[in-house]
Amino acid sequence: MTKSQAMPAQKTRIQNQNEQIILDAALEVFSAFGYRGATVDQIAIKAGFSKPNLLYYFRRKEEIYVAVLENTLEKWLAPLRSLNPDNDPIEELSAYISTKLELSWRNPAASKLFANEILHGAPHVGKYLKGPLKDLVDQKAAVINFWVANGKIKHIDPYHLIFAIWAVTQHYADFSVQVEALIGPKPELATIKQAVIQILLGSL
Amino acid sequence: MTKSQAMPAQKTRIQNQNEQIILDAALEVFSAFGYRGATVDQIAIKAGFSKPNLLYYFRRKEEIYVAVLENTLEKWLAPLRSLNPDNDPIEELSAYISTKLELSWRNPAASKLFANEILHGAPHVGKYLKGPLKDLVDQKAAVINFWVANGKIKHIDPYHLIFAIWAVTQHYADFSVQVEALIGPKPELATIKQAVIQILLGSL
DNA sequence: TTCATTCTTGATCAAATGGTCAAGACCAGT
DNA sequence: ACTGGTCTTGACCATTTGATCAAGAATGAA
Repeated sequence: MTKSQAMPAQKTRIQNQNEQIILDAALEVFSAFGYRGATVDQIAIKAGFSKPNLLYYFRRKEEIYVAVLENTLEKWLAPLRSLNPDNDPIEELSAYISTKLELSWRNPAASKLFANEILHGAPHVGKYLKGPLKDLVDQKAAVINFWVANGKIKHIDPYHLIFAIWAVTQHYADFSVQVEALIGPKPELATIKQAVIQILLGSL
Repeated sequence: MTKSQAMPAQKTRIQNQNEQIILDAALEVFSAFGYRGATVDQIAIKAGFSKPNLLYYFRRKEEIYVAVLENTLEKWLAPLRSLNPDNDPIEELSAYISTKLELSWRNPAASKLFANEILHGAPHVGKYLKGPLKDLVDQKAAVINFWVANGKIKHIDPYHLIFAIWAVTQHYADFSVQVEALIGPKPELATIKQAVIQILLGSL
């Protein structure tokens, strides 16, 4: 009896190593061209594999894509998770914005990949949005409402505040081409942080 | 001597009519699937034409795409153009946000098409960003700086304020799937307007 | 009606692309 | 060195898809 069909439960050293190389390459390619626009050949070349070899590790193009996406999601959500109701609201929200901005700034490919996925109707992560993401956001919205109820910040709709933070922070990664066309290349992250925090939290 | 090769300068009634039908269909398809993801067949079917007939009006897929994009750009920019330095800053900016939000809200396909184009490096409108768009934005940034200099609003970086307005307003169209997953379907536009204006302009 | 022009389409093509397969190379435990 | 499993690849296949073309149908000005 052979176990060849489904990949073995135990992963080889080479497997772990090569899968990571492939995922890194795939992130770049999917992010730059979208799911349909990316080709298995492109990913294979960027990763330094032959196409059949790449398809030995991931049997279908979609499997690579989903793996890359899942690989990104948790990292993407972590900052929101750390919003702490016991600290000063402005401090906490500023730190959140700052962290999120840096995350997008340093992982523009991941940001663009996610944006592209949502933009096209979230065909692969729809369940995730309505499940874990919604749970987390509901929880953190409650934290913001708690701050409002205790008079620590002015009244605000927590969901729209979170949306605004997401929108603005990701804008600098997703629309970097436009940003750079308008204010020149390589703007300072510190400058952006300051302006964004002022705009988004100035009303609190 | 025949003029068949390049399309005649004078457009037929049928040509104008059919080109518009095609552009409408193409907007939907390109917006939903991206440039590569969209197929000429899909556009043809949605427009009610045979594929060769569609390619009679637009010789290449890319030609359709560029036409759709150009068709959208001017409409997209108009609201910013009407920012008037002589009126009350908060009034003007509120009106701008409101108009932009409604525009995105009512033309989600156009918003997504544009987002997708920028996301992938603006291969077809790069020139436009650095040219006409930059000129307009520079001009309007000067207006905001004028308001600041006259003490009408608190000090703010005009470019980042404009980016924030764009990011947030388009977020509700581009990321509608995520928004609806988190706060339920069909949120009220009026509610969104109020929250967004408070968040973005509260610091001024 | 006439007829040149415009419009429409079935058939077809070439290239791109996701995916398969058999055969061989490599690796690790014995 | 032997051997079973893992890893790698050249060759190949089926489908999709952008694009062409010749031939026929509709249109409109005279």
